[in-house]
Amino acid sequence: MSQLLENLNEAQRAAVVNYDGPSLIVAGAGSGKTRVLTSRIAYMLEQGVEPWRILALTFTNKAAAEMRERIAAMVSPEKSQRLWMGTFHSIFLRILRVEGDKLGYPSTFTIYDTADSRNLLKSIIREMNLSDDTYKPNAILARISLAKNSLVTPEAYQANTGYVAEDRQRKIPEFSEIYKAYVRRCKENGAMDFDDMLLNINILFRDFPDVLRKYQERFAYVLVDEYQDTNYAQYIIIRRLAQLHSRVCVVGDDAQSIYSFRGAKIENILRFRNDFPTARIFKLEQNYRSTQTIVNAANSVIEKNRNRLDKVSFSAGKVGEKIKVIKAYTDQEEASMIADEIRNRVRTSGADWIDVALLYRTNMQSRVFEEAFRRRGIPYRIYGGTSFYQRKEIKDVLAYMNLIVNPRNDEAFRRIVNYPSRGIGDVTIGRIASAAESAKLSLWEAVSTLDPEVMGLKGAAANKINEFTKLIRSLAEARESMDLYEFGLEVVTRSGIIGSYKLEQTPEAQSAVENIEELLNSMQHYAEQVESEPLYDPETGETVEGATASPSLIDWLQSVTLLTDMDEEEAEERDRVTLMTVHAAKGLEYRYVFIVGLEENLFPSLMSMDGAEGLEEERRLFYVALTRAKEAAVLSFSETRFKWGSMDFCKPSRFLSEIDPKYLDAAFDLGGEEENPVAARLKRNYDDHNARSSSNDGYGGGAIIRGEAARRFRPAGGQSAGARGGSPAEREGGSPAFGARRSERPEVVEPKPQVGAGTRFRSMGSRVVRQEEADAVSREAVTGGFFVGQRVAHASFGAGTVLAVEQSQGDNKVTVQFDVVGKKTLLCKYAKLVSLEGR
DNA sequence: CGGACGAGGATTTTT
DNA sequence: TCCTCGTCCG
Repeated sequence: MSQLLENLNEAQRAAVVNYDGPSLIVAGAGSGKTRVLTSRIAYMLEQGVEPWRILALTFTNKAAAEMRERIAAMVSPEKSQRLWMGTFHSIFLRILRVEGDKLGYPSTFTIYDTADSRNLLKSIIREMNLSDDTYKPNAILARISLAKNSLVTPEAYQANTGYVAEDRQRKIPEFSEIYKAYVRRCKENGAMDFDDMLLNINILFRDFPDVLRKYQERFAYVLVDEYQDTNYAQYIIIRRLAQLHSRVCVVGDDAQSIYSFRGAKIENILRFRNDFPTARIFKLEQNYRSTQTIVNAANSVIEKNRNRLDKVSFSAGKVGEKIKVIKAYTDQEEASMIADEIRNRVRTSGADWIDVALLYRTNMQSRVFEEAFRRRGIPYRIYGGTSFYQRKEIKDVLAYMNLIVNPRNDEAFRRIVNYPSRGIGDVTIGRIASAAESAKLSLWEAVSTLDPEVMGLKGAAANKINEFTKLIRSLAEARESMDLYEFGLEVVTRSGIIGSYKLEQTPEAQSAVENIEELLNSMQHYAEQVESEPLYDPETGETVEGATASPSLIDWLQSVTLLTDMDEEEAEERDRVTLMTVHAAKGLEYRYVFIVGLEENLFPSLMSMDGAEGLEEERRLFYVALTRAKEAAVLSFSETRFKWGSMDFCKPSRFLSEIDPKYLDAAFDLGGEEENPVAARLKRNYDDHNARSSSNDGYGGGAIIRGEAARRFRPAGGQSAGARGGSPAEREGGSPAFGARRSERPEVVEPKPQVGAGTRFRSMGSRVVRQEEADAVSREAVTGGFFVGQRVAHASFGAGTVLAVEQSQGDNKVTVQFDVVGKKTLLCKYAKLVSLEGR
């Protein structure tokens, strides 16, 4: 027997060995999913399957990299290297780079991230003379995204009377026009957004059967990880690719489907059998991660969901301790109690900080915990916030490079033409834009080919534009003659970006410079990596003799846009408590898990509660949270909570009472069916008070927010885009294995964007500052806070010296003489001072 | 063009 | 509450 099979249990082994037909591997939490998937691929390789015939799709770069590494160790790095393994986006990007010209895209097309898309959308809305009050860019973007994910093109959208009627009813009748304009502009700019990569692959496969055939033949085996998170577009791609051989293997856990707000459809995994009636189903039901208590408790909750695959999850491990439930009266107190609990636990169990994770439903909740940890000197790290590649300084540098690679990229042009400031104002840009439009050129093409006078530019404006043009041209030349890193250096210096930050002399500017340096390092790193690898012919997987790929700017740029902060490598593995959202915790495990804020309307979230589906997803989210714990879990809730400046009274989450009480250690009533009498009375008083004051001031208290948040797009009808044939990508018949069968069922594929969904931007470099802060403050806690004469730094005031420290009930006041801005008195609580001592 | 100031918005977010 | 964005001045 192959060594690969030795350490697998019966079910796992069956899932590994039977690779020659359609398979559904239902992998419960902690059941060794990754192990099975990697073993299966390794086993296939061992059995003589050529690596380039295997397509393995994941959702994160991290997952792909991890699998590749494991397979390299199991079989050989060479074979592992030649697998087509990566995220949906990176794999299909690779294909689109080759085939994109058939759809009218340059091979150097740019990828727009969410921020780019939103900016473009904003300008479209403005140009159409629509108010961005009614046409909220984020909401529009989300709706476009869901339309694309459902393979509904603008034309299909407009042809669909249901959608159009819905938009009229929603008072956004121009939506389809915006959608149309957005798609057109992206194409003119030679750009694709994230969703386009999936949509365009579908269009490609639909309109070019020979191309589809080529990839169907190449990918004799298709594997998909986290199948429960696939959306409609991804589902159709998989179906198409697998049509020829039907050797498709999907792995996932319906109980962990938590991304429906991004278009993921749990139905894909629930009904896999409908698409592939001959599929074998392998259930991995033994949980190797958690104690029996945790697994059973999690089961007792998830059982309340109706939309599930039939599966039992069990642990053969220790029974373990009961799940402790902590009640607090305020969110502040919750944070203190949890922080104490964490400290005690680490102390008594001999665990490290890194063994502890704190999970919450919303990022907002992290703040109080940060403060509590800081006060106690508990080191922590926060996941989330602005990812590295979203930072302003990074996006600016990338925009220079993007413009050089793709001269049609107007968004990049607009971003950098006057950054750093070179005196090119709106008027000038407006003139260029109108000249460009009438000449049917992109902004850069206009500027670099048209006579300035033709564009109505003279004098200073013409000179400045000329300077800019020369700059970009010479940078483009630099790219030809230099290696990647040198070119990068050239860009950041000649553009003046580094110079302008160096002038600023603030901590943020310093951090920006460091981030840019980091970016250049990553270019260097990338180049070295590419040069060290042999060149493979993707068609045959053969090594091209004596050749290595040359690191290209476009490849680097594209790989960079597909990275997220989850992919960031930990700079130093340090011993810290991890704080993150439950979503971010998926796939991770910790000895001790603390799930906080278990209150109605927070977890489960108010926003997802307008239907049974929403509640079920929240429940799955809770399931994910609980099953992250290996040894013990602690849950907490508070009876009151500050939300946006005012206090809210909260009921304990229904999930608490849904856990079978025999697994709980709670010294009080969890609410359950009845109301907590004290909280109820308090709430009545509070509501009365609010009602009175709001009728006076005419603002209606929190109702404005509630009303807004509660408003949702409703589906146009019961039918899906695919089923109704609204999508041009879906007109074909399909094989007997899928096709008709699929469309029978009324799917829920409506475009359902969330109001206000979108990327949150935290302040620039926030994470960097925060980490330093955490360190600094741990030290302080030991020395007992700030002291006179201490050198400190403030995010906006810069460096200074502490003149006085004043203690008044929890709020430490510090007077600081700042080197640049003078004397200020600050509340420690808000000022986020960083100690500069002892560095 | 940059700073100041006020309004408005604030789930989750693999790419 | 706290952050970001847009606008309005100097």
